[in-house]
Amino acid sequence: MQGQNISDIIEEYLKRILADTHQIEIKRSEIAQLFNCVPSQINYVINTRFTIQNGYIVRSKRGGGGYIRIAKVNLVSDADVLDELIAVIGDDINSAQAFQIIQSLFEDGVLTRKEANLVLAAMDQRTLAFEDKRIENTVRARILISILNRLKYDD
Amino acid sequence: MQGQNISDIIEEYLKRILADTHQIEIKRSEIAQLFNCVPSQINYVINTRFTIQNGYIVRSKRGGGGYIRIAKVNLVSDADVLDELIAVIGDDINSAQAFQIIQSLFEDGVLTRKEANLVLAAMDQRTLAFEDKRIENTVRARILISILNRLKYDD
DNA sequence: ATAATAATAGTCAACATTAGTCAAAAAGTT
DNA sequence: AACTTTTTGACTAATGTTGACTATTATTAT
Repeated sequence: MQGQNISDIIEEYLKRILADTHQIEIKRSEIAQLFNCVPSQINYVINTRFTIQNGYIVRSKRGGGGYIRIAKVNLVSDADVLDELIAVIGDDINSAQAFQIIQSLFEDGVLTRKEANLVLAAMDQRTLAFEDKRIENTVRARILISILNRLKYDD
Repeated sequence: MQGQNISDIIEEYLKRILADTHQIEIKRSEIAQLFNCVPSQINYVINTRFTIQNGYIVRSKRGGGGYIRIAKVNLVSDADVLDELIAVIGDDINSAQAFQIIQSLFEDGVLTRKEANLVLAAMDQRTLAFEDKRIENTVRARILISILNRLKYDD
């Protein structure tokens, strides 16, 4: 019952395919035409919904026969991906990005739903609301990295 | 029977729908138009009448296709106990006290071992690492309260 | 080989479309 | 009168859409 905008619809379309195949290769202009939007909207969808935080790796090629390839990756089982993720987090991370990472961990089965919800509660915007936004994002990054480390070494 | 002000009427309208469906998704401007009030009045109604204390959680999205989603949640049986804990915590709590609370919740079976460890990782001294101890304890209190609030309902 | 041309995808900023915040004004209560 | 709650609207923030311009790669012509 959600998703009245084109971006959500394109996202859903791509993820439905990815549920089966783990990887897809598209032509930007074809997808744009299919959904009756400008080609750059495909970039917007990819940049907001198919990031490494979401558990996706995207590669593309321009020129004749160009393509955009989207692959679903498993976050914690793949050490390289995890390192990349930690690098992306760096010293600060906002609420939306943290949410995406936790959701990815849930989808990969690393966290149960309840575990994910508790972690999200700890990092929520309202929870960490500081005078200074930068401090909020810094603390969130520290919490998230602490959680990821905890998950690495397991109980 | 409530008073006749607009806020009460909007509240009643939304809660009547929620009695059937468990969750609704509205467009702020549409509801405002329906009741002939300014959009921000919808925020007022939500903030005063659809809080977690009342058993509701609210999520929203801005931009094209934006929405406000209100869900009725089932409060768990020990929700009032959690409320008491929240009252005791107040504005700040140190690391040791927080540990004791989490341990109690583990012993009572409210949290699994893994859940408890994740929560502790989020609130750990090294994780929060503030220069000012008072600020650290304030942040820890906010995190712990947020988690306790989350524990008041399932999924 | 090299240069020109065609065929792709990427970037960025302006504009559009929502919801959120905050504080003053108005209305209601005690 | 003093205090609380509700109403209002100007301003802010977040998200989505569009198109002109740029960058890269492949193909074709010289």
